[in-house]
Amino acid sequence: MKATIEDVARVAGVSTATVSRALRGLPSVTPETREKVSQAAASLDYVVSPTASRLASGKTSTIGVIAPFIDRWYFAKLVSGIERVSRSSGFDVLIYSLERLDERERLFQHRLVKERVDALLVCSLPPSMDEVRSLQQMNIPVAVIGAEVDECNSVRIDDVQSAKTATGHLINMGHTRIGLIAESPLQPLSFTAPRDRRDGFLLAHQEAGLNFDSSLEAYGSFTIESGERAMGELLSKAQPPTAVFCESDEMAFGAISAIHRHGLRIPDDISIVGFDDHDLSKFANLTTIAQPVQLLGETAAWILLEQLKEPTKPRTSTVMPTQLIVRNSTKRLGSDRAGAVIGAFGSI
Amino acid sequence: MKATIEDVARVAGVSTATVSRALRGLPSVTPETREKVSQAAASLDYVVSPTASRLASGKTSTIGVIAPFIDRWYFAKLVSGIERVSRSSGFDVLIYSLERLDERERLFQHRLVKERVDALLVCSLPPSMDEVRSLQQMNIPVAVIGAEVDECNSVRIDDVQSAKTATGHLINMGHTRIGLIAESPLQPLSFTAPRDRRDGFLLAHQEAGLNFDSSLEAYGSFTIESGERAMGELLSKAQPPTAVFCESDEMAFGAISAIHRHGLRIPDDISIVGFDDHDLSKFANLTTIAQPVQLLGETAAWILLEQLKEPTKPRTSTVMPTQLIVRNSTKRLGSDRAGAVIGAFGSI
DNA sequence: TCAATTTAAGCAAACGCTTGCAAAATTCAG
DNA sequence: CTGAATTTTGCAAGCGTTTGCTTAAATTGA
Repeated sequence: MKATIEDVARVAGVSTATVSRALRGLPSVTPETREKVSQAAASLDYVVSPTASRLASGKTSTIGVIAPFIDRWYFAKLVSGIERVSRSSGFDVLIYSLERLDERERLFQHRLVKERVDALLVCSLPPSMDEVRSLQQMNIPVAVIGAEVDECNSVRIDDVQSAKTATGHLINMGHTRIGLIAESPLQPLSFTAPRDRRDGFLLAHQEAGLNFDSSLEAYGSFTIESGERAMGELLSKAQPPTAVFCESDEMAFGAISAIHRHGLRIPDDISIVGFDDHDLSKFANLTTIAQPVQLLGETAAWILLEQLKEPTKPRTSTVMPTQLIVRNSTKRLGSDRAGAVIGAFGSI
Repeated sequence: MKATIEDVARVAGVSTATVSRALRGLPSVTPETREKVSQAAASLDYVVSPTASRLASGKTSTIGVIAPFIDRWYFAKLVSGIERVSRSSGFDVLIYSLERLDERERLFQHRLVKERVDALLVCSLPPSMDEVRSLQQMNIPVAVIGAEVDECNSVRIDDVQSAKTATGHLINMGHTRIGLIAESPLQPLSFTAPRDRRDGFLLAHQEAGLNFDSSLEAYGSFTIESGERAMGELLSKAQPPTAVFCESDEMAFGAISAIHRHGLRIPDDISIVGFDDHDLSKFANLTTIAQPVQLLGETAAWILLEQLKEPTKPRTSTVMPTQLIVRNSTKRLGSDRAGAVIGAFGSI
């Protein structure tokens, strides 16, 4: 029923070795032979068995993606970018949505992974040094997205600088009591981006000679709900902030919701700046830091593919630019706002 | 360096056949032997090579997911559900994000797919009869999510009924000029859900003895932007609708934005109902139809896994329940609204 | 024209597992 | 106890490629 390489060889009148080489475009094949083989393959509707090919060659033509929450905006975008460039290079992409680190460790160490993928893309949660070593031993290239890791390729943004810019924007607008909605330090997963963003936030204060009142820090977990809760806490303070920097747009959405629930208005009573430039942020009129998420994924995949083609390629560390997008969720402290906001998402 | 089944066999003092059977928990192995083998395997840090196993057995332990836009909320949630249950059964999941149908057809027909996956999950875009046949011939089970397809498993919601309920809600509130933001009939991909939702919308009118003014229909493409554009058109009519049903929450978000941009208020001037119950809808205070997206994915994966275990299992067609969630984006026509809306997302 | 190179093609041994069938060991019935 | 039935194990033939090595053919240089 299904044609094998032997069938092709027979029809083309050559050996299977030649078929294999011809079909893969290897150099040592005459144009005529190659043509003959192609014809034979086409006539038999032949397609190589990736499985057999994998066993024989040890290459899987697959790249693995490890990401914590693939249903979240950020990770979904990332995966989408990765998938696009991988597939266009003929690579399959295998998704590992691992929330628990022990699962990941198991995956890495038992070289389970070596049998399945040629290269690995790790999103946001940087691998430990042990894990990196383990991967190196198996000789599988790794790229980390959203974090910098020794001896790994990395593709990321400058979270410190970006957060500093965002906070600076608030400071420039005259705000001095600025709240921070950050990732909870209690949560078990050790993302580095939130930490960096917090650092940037503090740095902006420092450089402006401002003192950060640490009671103005509240914690969330990068979800809308948690952002709402955190903002609730901030609003219940004796002296609430006049502006808030949220480490993600989704938390910002929650914060906005809480603010309205408290009968306050944005940006009249409180300014908000987020981080990510979520698809909805434009419509929510949220001032934010835009990061090219899909592009991060595409770039990381591309780097890995290059490295597979040419194993001697040196590791790279790419930092992509971000951009402060000023919309209508922030205003100069004390200034009157000129009329009603046009183009706002909300106010249902 | 890495242990093979032969190493285990040697250490355990049995044949490779026995190791294979023991490790896979097949019945014809004594408990003692099994134990011996397990010990040996553990001591060698052995793990089977999926590749070799695939070649020998013809099973890939992988399920493929074909989805058009994996970075969209709906599909990301779906994939997340699929991934969870697949992985917990030891199956890998391979993502095919195919926007173009010809790519998909190629994938199906050249039995490329047979070599890669044991079963296939097709999201939203129902396969053609040719494609189904092709898959059947290769003997690979298929489940379709979000559409009903002959001779395939399907997991979906009742789009007609749900849309009818949503529209009915508007009608019950006294609205008679109801707009529809539907998927453009021009776009090349033939989703069935939008069509069904439109049917439900019309049906509700019909059953209420209402006439639908077809000039109140505008088109989008399930994105926020397109929803905004569509709503813009509706608002520019001489006599705009007093309520609008959007075929997705994301288009509803766009519509909301457009309405505010026009200086109108929701629900005072216009009522909006969406479809999906997007993560943000609760915060946007959007009345909508909730569908259990992640559960759809989980169920579909589960069905497929069952069918792989027991190939004689009959095909199933599952319809999951949806629910109208009334929030603050709809109100009775002509009634005064009691005070300001609490908990709204927007009004930045 | 002929040896020396270079290039193209073929041989056959992996790759690491699964599985049908046969053999051995065990259990059972009488 | 013994032969039959049953259970457990082993043998070895695949599964469909790739690739190192060898051989044959073509090209080159003198």
